[in-house]
This record gives sequence, C-alpha cells and structure tokens, in this order.
Amino acid sequence: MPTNKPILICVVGPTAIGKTTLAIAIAKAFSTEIISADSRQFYKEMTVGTAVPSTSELAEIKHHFIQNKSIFTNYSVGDFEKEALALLDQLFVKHPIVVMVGGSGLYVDAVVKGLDVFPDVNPKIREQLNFELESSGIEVLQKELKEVDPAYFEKTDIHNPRRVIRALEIFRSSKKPYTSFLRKEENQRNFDPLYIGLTAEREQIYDRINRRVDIMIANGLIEEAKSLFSDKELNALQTVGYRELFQHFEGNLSKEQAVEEIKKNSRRFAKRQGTWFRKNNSINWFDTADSFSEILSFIKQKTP
RNA sequence: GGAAAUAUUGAGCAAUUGGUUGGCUCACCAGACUGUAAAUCUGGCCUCUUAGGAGCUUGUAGGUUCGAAUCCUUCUAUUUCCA
Repeated sequence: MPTNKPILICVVGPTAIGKTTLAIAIAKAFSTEIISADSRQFYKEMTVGTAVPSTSELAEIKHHFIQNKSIFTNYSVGDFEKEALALLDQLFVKHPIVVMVGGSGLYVDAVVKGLDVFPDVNPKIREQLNFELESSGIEVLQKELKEVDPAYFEKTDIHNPRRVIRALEIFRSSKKPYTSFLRKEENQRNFDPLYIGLTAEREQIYDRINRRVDIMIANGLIEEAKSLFSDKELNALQTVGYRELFQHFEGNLSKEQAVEEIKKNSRRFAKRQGTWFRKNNSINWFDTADSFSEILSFIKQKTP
C-alpha cells in the first residue's frame, strides 16, 4: 500500500534499550527532527530520573516534547495527541520523514492511531469519584457503571478503579455512556507510520536497566528527587525512580533498598512495555546489538 | 568427640499439636488497559493436560496408624551450645 504521504518513523521498545541514540542516528540520516512520545520526559523538573536526551544530544537534533511542561500542569494523552498532530503538520511541510521516539505505548498509539473524542471532564467530578471510591469502596462504583453503561461493564476490568472511574466521570459529565464515544472507524492520518522496535534478550534488558539506574544515582537522582519531595503527590511524580526515593526520605526504605526497588520496578515497567508493543504486529523488530547501518538500510528500503 | 534444635515449591513463613484435596507473602512469569499510562489492574506459579481433569508431594529410607507435614527409628544437611 504505497502512498505519497509523509512518513513517521516510530522508534519503540522497553526502557533503557537505546531508543534515544537510535532515534538520533535516524534523524541525522534523514536530516529531520524528533518528537518524543514519552509520558515523563515532558516535565522540565524531572531530568535525571527520566533519562531525557543529554544537552549534547539535544544540540545535535531538534527534539520536541522534551521538558516542555511543568509537573504542576495537568497534561493528558489527549492533550498530547492534539499538540503532536499540530506539530507534525508543520514538520511535514519541511520534512518528508519525521522521527517519533517513545516508550509510552498509549501515547504512541494516540499519535498514530488516534483517540476518540471524549467530552471534557471537570476535575471536581474525578475528585468526587475518588472520594467515593475511598469512602464507599469500588463495589458501589461498579454498580453504578453496570446501570449506566452495561456494555462497558462487561468489557472492562471492573476491578481496576482507574477504568471504572474514567467511564463514570465521562457519564456524569455528559450523561452519555462512555462506550457511546468509542470510535466506529479508524482515525485518518495524513502520514504513514513505520515502526522500528528495539529489543534484546530479557537478561540483557535487565542488565541495561540495572546499569542505568546506577548511573542515574551517580548523576544525582537522589538530589533531584529530594528537591521534588514536597510535591510528591503530583501525578507526574508517580514515577519509577522518584516514588521509591520518596519512600526512602520518609524513612521506609534504606538508600540501598530504594535503589533495588527502582531497579525492580523498572524491570516490571519494561515488561509491561513489552506486553503493550507485542500486540502491535506492524512493528519491525531489531536487536539493540544490531548496527545502525542495518536498521537505516531497512528504513531506506521502506521509504520512497 | 558429646548434646540440642531445625529441614515444607526460587526465598521467607503457615497448617486448630495425628483428621484427610498443602495455604500466605515476596520474587518471578503471563496478560489487560481510549485523557492518572513510568499510572492502574487481572491471572498463573510441584508436574502433565485434550483445560475436564490426571498424577506426585513436606530433606532421606523405613515404621506406627483407619488416617502422618505432624508420632517413632535410620541416614544426610544446616545451625547453636558443651568440650
């Protein structure tokens, strides 16, 4: 299905696999720019723990959506989708190919496949739902969902408060069931995606993670986390690498224990990333040991 | 050399002190997930399985008993104490 649309090269894969470096190599080869689809690298207050590209890397290639938000701003996938599409429209004027890198599967999908349009929800409604969850338990919310949107009740994981609350907040603010907003057809995009997946043997991924965490600690992750400790309740800070250190600051974990927990939770995160990307069979997988030239020639062969 | 204690799945612990089909936590594995997503949640975890079950099991080898993780003996291993 060759088209004359521009191409968005999507570099995906688990954390610490080497996506940043690969993306830069690709962007250089095609003299283009990079947009990030990483749900934590948006935040300018978080540098060490999110492994954003280094200043020299950022100087080499123009990156977008890196540290362009504050942790105090509420920012959602929906916002990201809109901003990313608007930016891509501009970038594709100058470049036939643009690179997107990201480990956040939902965010990548939002750009490439699109989200459905949901009504805006007053934050008070979610607060109220969270309050009801805590005071009455999830059963009450499940019951409401069953009455209000039986289709979604059947389909979703009703044990997952996030899913239940999202569906209910949509209903309460629009008086229409969540499922009534779900798409009937694929969103149209004015570009074609070309997925490049980067992976490795499980053991190697874990090894890379462990080493990266040690480097983060050496680079001052503890100090960074300490400076954010007073804002630890913010959503942006519900993040591997920070939460564990907050536990340490509160005296619940020793420094060594916190570091071990960071490694463990990073491994689990990588595992979940793998689960997400595995179901996307458009991804062309490469091993992180493969040479960039091999990957580049693959891309060239796939692009006009 | 002597005495005592202990031995349950990868790890750590349970199992009304003989009552039947071995449970929990952690780790690990697998999965779900359309605006909290580095979040949140679900399942599995002795073996085999046609997924309904089937078989094996509490260090080892025996014994007592209708019945043993539980009581007795052998051996092995570990720990502690005395020499």
